[in-house]
Amino acid sequence: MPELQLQQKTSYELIEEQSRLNEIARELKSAPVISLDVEVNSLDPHSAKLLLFQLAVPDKAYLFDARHLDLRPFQEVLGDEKILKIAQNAKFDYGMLKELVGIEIVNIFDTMLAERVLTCGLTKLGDLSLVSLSRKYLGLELSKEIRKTFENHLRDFTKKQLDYAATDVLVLFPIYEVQKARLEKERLEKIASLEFKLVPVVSEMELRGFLIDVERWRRAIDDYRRKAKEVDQKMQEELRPYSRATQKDLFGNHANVVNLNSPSQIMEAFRRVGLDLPSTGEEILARHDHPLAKLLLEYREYEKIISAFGDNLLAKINPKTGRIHPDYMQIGADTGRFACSNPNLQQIPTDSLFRSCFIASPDHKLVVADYSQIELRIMAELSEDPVFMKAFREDQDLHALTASQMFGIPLDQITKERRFQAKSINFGLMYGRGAKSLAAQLEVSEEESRQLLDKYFRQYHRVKTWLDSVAREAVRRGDSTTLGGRKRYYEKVTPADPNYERQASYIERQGKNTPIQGTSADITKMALVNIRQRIRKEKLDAVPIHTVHDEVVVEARTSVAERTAKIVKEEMERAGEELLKKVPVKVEVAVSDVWEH
DNA sequence: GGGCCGAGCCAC
DNA sequence: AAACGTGGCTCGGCCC
Repeated sequence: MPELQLQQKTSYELIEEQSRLNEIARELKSAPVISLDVEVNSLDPHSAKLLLFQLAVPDKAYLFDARHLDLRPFQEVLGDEKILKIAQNAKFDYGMLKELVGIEIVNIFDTMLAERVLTCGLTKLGDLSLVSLSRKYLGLELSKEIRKTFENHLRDFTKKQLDYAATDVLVLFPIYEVQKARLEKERLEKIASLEFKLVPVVSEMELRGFLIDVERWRRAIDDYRRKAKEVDQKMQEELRPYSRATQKDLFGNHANVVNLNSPSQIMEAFRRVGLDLPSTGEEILARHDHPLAKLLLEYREYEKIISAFGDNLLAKINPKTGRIHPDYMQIGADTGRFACSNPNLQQIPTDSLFRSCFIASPDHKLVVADYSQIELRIMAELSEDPVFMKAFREDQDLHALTASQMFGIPLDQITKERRFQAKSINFGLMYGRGAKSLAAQLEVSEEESRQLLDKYFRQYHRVKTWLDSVAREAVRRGDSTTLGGRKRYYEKVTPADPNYERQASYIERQGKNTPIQGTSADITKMALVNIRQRIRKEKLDAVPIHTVHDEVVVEARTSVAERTAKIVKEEMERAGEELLKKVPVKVEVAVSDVWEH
């Protein structure tokens, strides 16, 4: 079989004439399935040049010299809902074709996403490359060396380059065939289909990017820089008497005694002062009522923001667009959640000092919408706990209600502390949290913490049985499932394994959390797909530009912002109600000039 | 000078 | 330091 593929891969045609391109564009309209790929001289669609565009049917590849040809005739084929388009990491090709040609692909099968869906939890991201997939499914060793040579775009393409380009599209067919069968066998077609429909949303999210108020951001960071410096100097002075190092620099300034960013140096310096710590983590420092511990915590708070978000964020502004264009990894987490990087806009501090620096384009507004307590609602739905379900149906303050029922106190007499304890349990349970760790957070004894959990489970009996059941099943079956039909697989563990207890309890915690977190991801993804569809149907000037797990940010022209907000709310709730039948879904939406709720 | 890792910490 | 799920980023510190 691999030999046969090798034979087939060399069947290609290089097209340099527009008339021939037009002819093929007409012919391909009757093809049920095609594969596609692009070769470009840059990964940034805003500055890249399209060099080669590849299309294929199972036995032949067409290589179009994109430097000299008008690819727009392919709009009809690529935009045809009846023709399936196979691509590896389709987000990339979609973005390039949209930005550089103005073509939008519909009906996508992405071999990379398919593989991620099929092996979720078992594979590393590197295993998703076309090289890995070809090896796994075809026993074929691809070489990616040639790709780099596409940078020189003035010369004729070499035979090696053309072979490479043809192979890249031809291998997609046999890979697709096997993946398709496996998706059906594992009942993963539905979730894979959702992921495929999400590709254009994610690609457009990256293309559009987010506008930053640079001056405002600089002021916020400078403010933190000043504060950090003050604390740093204070600490150096406090620690200097205990240090042997007393050097001064050329200007007579004292050298720093300790690098506050180095945990090992901190540990050593603190020990000399008589502050002997097992670690310099936040928890430990907070527990010690020592002025130096307090100062260090303050320093870390400032330093973290400065280093992680300061100039580095501004450095990510694209010179061509003046905006931030992060990379969204569509199935970044094994639960199905997105991941975001370069920069990770999913970890911008919630403080409005920072979020308000993310702004709408001129003449635009931001529609910011998020689900209210979606994960707890999912836990209520999945566990079918009657008390939990009733609380959501009556739109009650769930944490206060939990406290009221646990402690037998009327709702209006719940103290902040009681509510906090109840809230900690509500959230903690979704992570598989135990009595010991709960005791640490609540600063009570392990025995008291155990009693709190007992009280909780007496009220929410079904929550306990559900959690125990999914935990057990995760270990026994080796997978977890979400309401959207997503699966997460776990490495097999056996009682014979010396680490069995530790591994099994880890899988148990993941088994409790994955159906909840994963279903939340399913819902947000369904919403994003439907929001885009509605926006296009009504021809609104609006586009999703960001998502943070249970939150969606859409940039809309001011004139249609209110209408967009209505659609976003409707579609998010509809997506939620598609999967949650026993519990209502609540979405809060705001229209604003900046990223805030 | 680059790659890797753990510590620490931001988000949900 | 470990304790409760999912990520990414920066740093120091180590390696080659």
